[in-house]
Amino acid sequence: MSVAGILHADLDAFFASVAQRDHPELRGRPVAVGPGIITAASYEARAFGVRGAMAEREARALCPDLIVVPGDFDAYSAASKAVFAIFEDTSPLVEGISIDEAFLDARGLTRAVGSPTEIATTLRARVSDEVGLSLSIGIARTKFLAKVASVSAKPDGLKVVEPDEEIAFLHPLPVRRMWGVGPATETVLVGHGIQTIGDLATVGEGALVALLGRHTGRHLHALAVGRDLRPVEPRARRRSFGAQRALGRRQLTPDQRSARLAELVDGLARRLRSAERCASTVTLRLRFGDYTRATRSRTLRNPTDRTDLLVATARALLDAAEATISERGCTLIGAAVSGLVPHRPQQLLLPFDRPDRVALDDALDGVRDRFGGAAVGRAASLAHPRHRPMPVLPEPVRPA
DNA sequence: TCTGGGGTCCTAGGACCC
DNA sequence: TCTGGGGTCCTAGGACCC
Repeated sequence: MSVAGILHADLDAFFASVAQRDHPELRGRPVAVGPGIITAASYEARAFGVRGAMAEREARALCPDLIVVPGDFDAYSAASKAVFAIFEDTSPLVEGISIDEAFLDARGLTRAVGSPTEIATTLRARVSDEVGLSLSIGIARTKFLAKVASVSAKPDGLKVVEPDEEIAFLHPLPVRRMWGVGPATETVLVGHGIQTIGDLATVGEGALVALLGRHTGRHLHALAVGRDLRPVEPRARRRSFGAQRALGRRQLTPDQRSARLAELVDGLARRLRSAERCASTVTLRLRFGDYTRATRSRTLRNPTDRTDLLVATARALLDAAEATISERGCTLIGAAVSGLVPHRPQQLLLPFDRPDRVALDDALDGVRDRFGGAAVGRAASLAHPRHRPMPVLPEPVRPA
């Protein structure tokens, strides 16, 4: 049972590698994808200290010969699809994490296909031959250990952590290597003398819960002692769509902001329609001149994919925030739609015109099975005798 | 180092219902 | 009529990941 059979497969420097694959003159040279902010750096560029999320100017200061190329999302998307097709061809249990990484469960394939190490070796060769990209793989007993192992495997490598090596592998690592420990949590931990994953294990679950809250405390403690029961499973459907634009230094007028927001929300509405989903919640996202952030959200009575309703809701949220914006300035504007349900769930409510209690509960159970608990709340409120007809436009935003 | 864009998940308080 | 507990939803914010 407890064998090292979970693979974490991660393409190396994905965006930069695609650029080098498609443009041979870039091979062997320091390449970064930009412009403005570096989103990926080739290993040649990393040797100079160039990293993702770095300003291009800083990257050029570190590496004067750096070649900055624009992103090519069609190429990334095609490469990702080709690699995932190889993953799916290898194991029935594939869990995509992002465009360039996935977990695969290789347990139970030993007799038919080979050992996890053999499977990983074949996978790396196929991705190299068929897609022209280098893939690193970590293999371990759990997802977390496999993920940490793949970082050690990079670039273009394979790292197996056998069960009896786990503690020796894991405990010397700094807490920042934990999946789920970012800058804020690292500051808290290091401030209490907790430097390594081994320290996390020895300090105990109770102390971590007191420091970080119930969920995070328990989670990090379990991972630090090698306990991670999460299975490899295909991803659930996406839960939101979002879009945002940084505005830079220039200050827009309220009308310009409103127009910019409408463009963003229009794009989200199009994406909703092409995905055949409706959204019930609209969130306005703002960043102010002092880099503080705020969100404002509103939940509609009825999920929708209509541009006019979504835009009107977002605009109402923006209008209510104008006072704060005029005080502090606005450097980013964004919007997201969430509470996604399949296309036009309102049709489910047609039998509810005069619901008796039992029929209503049965119908709501059906809604719950198909769309989850959030949909039940909305269906119930719509089916309730006191439900008011859906307004043409959303209600005005309540004063803050 | 003056900070892009797309996501996920968790927490906590208040409202509301049973 | 008063009181309390439990559950769910909404909103806002925060942290994290790629």
